[in-house]
Amino acid sequence: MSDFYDFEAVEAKWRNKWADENTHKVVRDESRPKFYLLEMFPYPSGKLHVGHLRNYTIGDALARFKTMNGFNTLHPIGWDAFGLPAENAAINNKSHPHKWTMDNIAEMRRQFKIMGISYDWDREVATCHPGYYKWTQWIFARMFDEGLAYRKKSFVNWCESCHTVLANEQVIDGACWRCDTKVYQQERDGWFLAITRYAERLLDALDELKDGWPERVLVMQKNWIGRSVGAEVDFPVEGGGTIRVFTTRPDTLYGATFICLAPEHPMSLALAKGTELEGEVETFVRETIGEDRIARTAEGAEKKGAFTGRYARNPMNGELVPIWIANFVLIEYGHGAIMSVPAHDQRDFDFAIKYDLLVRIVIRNGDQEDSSQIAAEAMQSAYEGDGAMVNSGPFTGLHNRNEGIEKVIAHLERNKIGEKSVNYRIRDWGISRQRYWGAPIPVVHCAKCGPVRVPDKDLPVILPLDVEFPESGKSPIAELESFINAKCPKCGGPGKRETDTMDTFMCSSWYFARYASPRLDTAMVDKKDADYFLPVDQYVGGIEHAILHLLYARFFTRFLHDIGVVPSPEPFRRLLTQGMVVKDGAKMSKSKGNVVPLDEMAVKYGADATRLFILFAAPPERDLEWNDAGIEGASRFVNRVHRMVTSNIDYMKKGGGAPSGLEGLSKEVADLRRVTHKTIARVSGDFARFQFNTSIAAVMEMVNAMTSFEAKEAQFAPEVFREAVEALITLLSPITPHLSNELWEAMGGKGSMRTKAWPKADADCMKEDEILIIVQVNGKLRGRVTVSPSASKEEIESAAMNDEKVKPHLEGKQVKKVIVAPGKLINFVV
RNA sequence: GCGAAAGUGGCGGAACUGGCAGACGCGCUGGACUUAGGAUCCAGUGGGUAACCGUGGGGGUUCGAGUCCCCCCUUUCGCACCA
Repeated sequence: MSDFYDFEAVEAKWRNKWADENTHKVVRDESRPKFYLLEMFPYPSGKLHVGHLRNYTIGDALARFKTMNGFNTLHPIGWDAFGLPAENAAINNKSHPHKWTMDNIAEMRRQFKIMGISYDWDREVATCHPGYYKWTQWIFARMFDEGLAYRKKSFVNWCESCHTVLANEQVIDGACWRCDTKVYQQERDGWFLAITRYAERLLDALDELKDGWPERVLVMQKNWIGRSVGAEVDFPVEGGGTIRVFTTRPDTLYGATFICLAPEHPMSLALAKGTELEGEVETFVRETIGEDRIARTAEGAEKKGAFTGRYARNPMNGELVPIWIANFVLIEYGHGAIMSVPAHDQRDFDFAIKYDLLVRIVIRNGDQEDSSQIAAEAMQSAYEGDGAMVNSGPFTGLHNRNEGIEKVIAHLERNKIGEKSVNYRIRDWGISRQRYWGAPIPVVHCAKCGPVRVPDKDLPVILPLDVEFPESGKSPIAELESFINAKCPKCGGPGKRETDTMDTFMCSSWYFARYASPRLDTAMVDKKDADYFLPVDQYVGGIEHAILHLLYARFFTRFLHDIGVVPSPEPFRRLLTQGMVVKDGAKMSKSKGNVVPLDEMAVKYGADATRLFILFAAPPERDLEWNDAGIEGASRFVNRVHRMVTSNIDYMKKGGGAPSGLEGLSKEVADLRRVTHKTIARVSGDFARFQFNTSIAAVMEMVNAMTSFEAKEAQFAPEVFREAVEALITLLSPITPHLSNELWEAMGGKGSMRTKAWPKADADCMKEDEILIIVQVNGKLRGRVTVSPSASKEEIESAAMNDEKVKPHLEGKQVKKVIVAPGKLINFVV
């Protein structure tokens, strides 16, 4: 067939043209408003499949839409190019991570171009490039100077399979986020970033993101940061020393009948030393620390403890309370020690029952009658609710929540036995990775000066590429003399370079800022570029980064804002989290073996049809079920549009300019014009709300209307038909850019679709000369009548009553009430 | 256990502030054009012979409920001894 749409040739033509003319290049232009649209950059793992593509298709449609609406749209792409898969793949294939990564980037870049994504390729960055990681190191150096980057020995999460340490955020259900191997605890030296110092601000600022971020991401971050308000209290130990605890319930202090230490607590062993319990305690501590800590501290795990034989004094009532060691107490939260209030905390209650410890009620349970009389022995479970304080010395009688907490804290502070305090669940971010393919941590260890950071002028510390992978599985640079040996930057003496590399999440915590000045060698980002382009106006990515990447990026941005590098304390004004692409009931992924390769789709149906289907099949936030038959429909639609437009090219040239309004048009022509402008209005609204699926449905309806018009009336109104065609391909162009540009050119249109103004709906062209009124009797649909838009209530009523379908339902009945929803509906109540 | 989101035809999904449930697409049925059709076009397509019944189930508010309120069920996701 001669009007067959040769998408292969057409898409190649435009792809080449855009590449040759560098069409999507963006430059700073203060005279125009900017819009920064960004999709989360990919890890270059090989080939793209349609599961990956969703993110970029959504982003591209939005970017093109914004550009057509007059914005100077920054839409860049780059590569999260450091990381373990490259290293593992390289080891398995006797290749090099650098080569593996670069090959993958080349392949994925080609695929992005095939799909017609409108990136400014001049701004491409790769985190493994020295010109990029120089600035990752530079940020580390700034944090080092501020004391935010520090070294400590601690228990860390170790993944045996990845052969490296993981941050808490990277441990999902006790397993490695990347390879799902069970993580265990190991004591190690490593570098940490003090994200906890930003905890409060990161938490508070979530409020400002309410309008632009999905609620659930905000909730997840809030829970992760985990702010608890309470008090620190000192319990003096009989025989010397004090134990400090954190509690959110200072109102229950009088009920604290024992104390529990984490096994790792420095006093755990010391307390029992020299007593007859020493052996027992030591065994318990050793065994507990040796257990899997994730399992041991999981809810539902059996509570176990050992008595130290020693006592502390409750600072409120002077009572002696036994000191225990308990397996469920976390060393890294608060002070690694808790005061136990069995009557009002279920965990403490369970523990007290098991070891027969004293339970004392200090909060009255208002739900129970006269609960002060209930003996503690009769309790079935702890009462964790609020109520009046009892058995609490001078505080007895106060309501715990309304007054008690505050007054007890005041008492603690007055007597210097404690103070108000806020604790966070979030821990400092461990960034040392014992692997090769990452940005070197720019530090030299000197015997005299300790760890010294590399001066800015010596950055970047280059990751050597000429390396061998040792059999041991260790990092090649861990034993590479030429890399390790370095002079101490401070004293000039012999030093050893840090051989751990940075967590790749550091590289991705600031890349969005680098796009503003991607090639600048004298600064992380140019001030003017940053002020103009930043922050990101719309970020698009997967929900799986709700905590990891999005929290780290917020932390980095806040820090960079503090030191005056970026203009905004928050990186992403608005966030769209797109759903997964699912096939055969599982997320599309290489490991599940259910991927639909992108190249296959591009060859069989073309980029436009693939893009169209991805956007049409589901709203962006929901999961998308891949369906091979569905893309056939998209392809059919693309062909249909092409055929309809190209077969009417000569005819459309006949008309003059479009008339104004609907005056003097035949009913059919006026109807077409109404459809055109209503569709413009619908699609504009839907795009603004990211409802691509319904915008496409609206456009399809318009095409249906145009097809029946074409069959009947087209001969008489070339200008109105042409207007419809122009609107059609313009509205479609963010979704099917190749097709739209091709048709625009074919019909003699001037300039590129990319910069063509988004059409405006004209109210004069949407005016109805009759409106449909739904007629109900007792709320049930009984008929439809059409009336003039100016019809009065009475006119509508009589038209409705006289409708043949309605009449039988009113016959012999008395109308009690008539409800009229203007322009829509009339309901008779009988 | 806590928190959030979601449950609508054979399927993906529409229905913005309560007002024609099922737009649009897929699939299916019939027809046209054809040597042929897995191309294209036309018609039909929630269930029921009908009155009617239908948005996970049960109550409620309302002239009117997929939409609002209460209770319950299912699924998905997140959190889960953080004192």
